[in-house]
Amino acid sequence: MPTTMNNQVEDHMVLFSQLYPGVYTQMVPQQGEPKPKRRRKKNKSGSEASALAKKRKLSAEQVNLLEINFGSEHKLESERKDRLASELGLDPRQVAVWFQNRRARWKNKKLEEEYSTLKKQHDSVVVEKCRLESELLKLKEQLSDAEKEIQRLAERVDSASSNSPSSSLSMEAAMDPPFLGEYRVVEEYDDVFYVPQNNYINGMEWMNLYM
Amino acid sequence: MPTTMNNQVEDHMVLFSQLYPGVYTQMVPQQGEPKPKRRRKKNKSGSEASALAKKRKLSAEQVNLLEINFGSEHKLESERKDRLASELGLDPRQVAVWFQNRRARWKNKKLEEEYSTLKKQHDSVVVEKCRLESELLKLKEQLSDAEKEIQRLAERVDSASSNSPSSSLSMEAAMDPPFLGEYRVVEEYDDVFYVPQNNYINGMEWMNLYM
DNA sequence: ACCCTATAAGTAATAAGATCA
DNA sequence: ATGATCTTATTACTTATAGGG
Repeated sequence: MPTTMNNQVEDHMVLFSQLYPGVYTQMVPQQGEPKPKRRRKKNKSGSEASALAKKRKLSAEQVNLLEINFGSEHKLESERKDRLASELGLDPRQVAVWFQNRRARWKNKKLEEEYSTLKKQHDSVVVEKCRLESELLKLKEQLSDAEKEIQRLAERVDSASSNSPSSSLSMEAAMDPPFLGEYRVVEEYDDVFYVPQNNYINGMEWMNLYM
Repeated sequence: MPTTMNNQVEDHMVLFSQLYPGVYTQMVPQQGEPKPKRRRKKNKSGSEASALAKKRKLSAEQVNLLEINFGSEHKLESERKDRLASELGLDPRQVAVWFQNRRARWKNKKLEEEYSTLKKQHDSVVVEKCRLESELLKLKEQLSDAEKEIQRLAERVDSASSNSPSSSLSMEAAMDPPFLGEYRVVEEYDDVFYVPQNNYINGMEWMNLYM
């Protein structure tokens, strides 16, 4: 037993533990990629790369078909799984794994979309809030003016006919402070830049992958 | 002292399993969860256990040390990497990969936190907006009352002092706020306030959008 | 050499249904 | 039937590889 064996060596063995007979999806032949500039790719792992197929990386066509199927239905009954597997030349297990991972990815993406949706809503609500705040300021000013006017008219009425205690109805409104010191309501929170265009992908983005 | 525990034996075993993962990848001892439940049906389709193997699954100790190191610094200089690797009996490459994956996970988690932070903020802003809306409504009512009052007083003044347009002057003052166009309170009445929350979604309805 | 993203695949825990004692 | 156990599939998390910068 090579008990002192260096870990470097163990690095890759085979990994073809999968017992799949005719599975070879390995080495995706990238179309139009004649530049193997990875020559510095040490032998450590490269040694076996030639020896046995590392599989990994489904071909573009395989992925396309899988995506289409995923698009029509995220779940995968074993019948469909087997059909797909034979169509693609993959092990049913691989198809199942692909779907699992795809679902996980989809979920993540959905979460991201929800985040950005929430963010947009948040921003728009913030804008709305600012608008309301300034509206409020405006109204307070108008109210203040109106109160002044009422005072003035009341004085006139009083001076004209010495008794008329009629107008004291909206007095409570006038006692609001004259809102002078505080403008900051409007000034900050203006960093919400309005980017109305949605730049993120929505839902069907996978379609573009094979279109 | 957390480090006084003797794990020599375990480490040894782990190392061994790294090289010969004979299935003994040491399941993490879940604290207080002794559920035997021998649901282990590995061998069935996984004849992989037969010949060669697949290491996988770091031991709890290894993960602990890695976590501690990650906690103090997310980046990994090669010196530290090598030290860690030999301490853990792992390949330096594995340590690097572990950090890589850990960073990715951390990033995801951070994003989630940001989401929930944003959500809280959003909710509070929504509440604030509602508050502003009702305040606005109140003010408009007051303003409307004030306006009526002005009308009433104006009539009084007019009737008291016959034809003299004395109060029209004061009207001018009220109608001419510095930066507001009009004094028309009553018109804006319905397009400004009271848009009950139907243009944004509050709560978590979007949760069940489901594609 | 290192980082990052995307992806493949292994592992564990769990849930729902089928089946057996 | 009832409950234990097997079956199968799904989710969540983990380890690892490929490839771009």
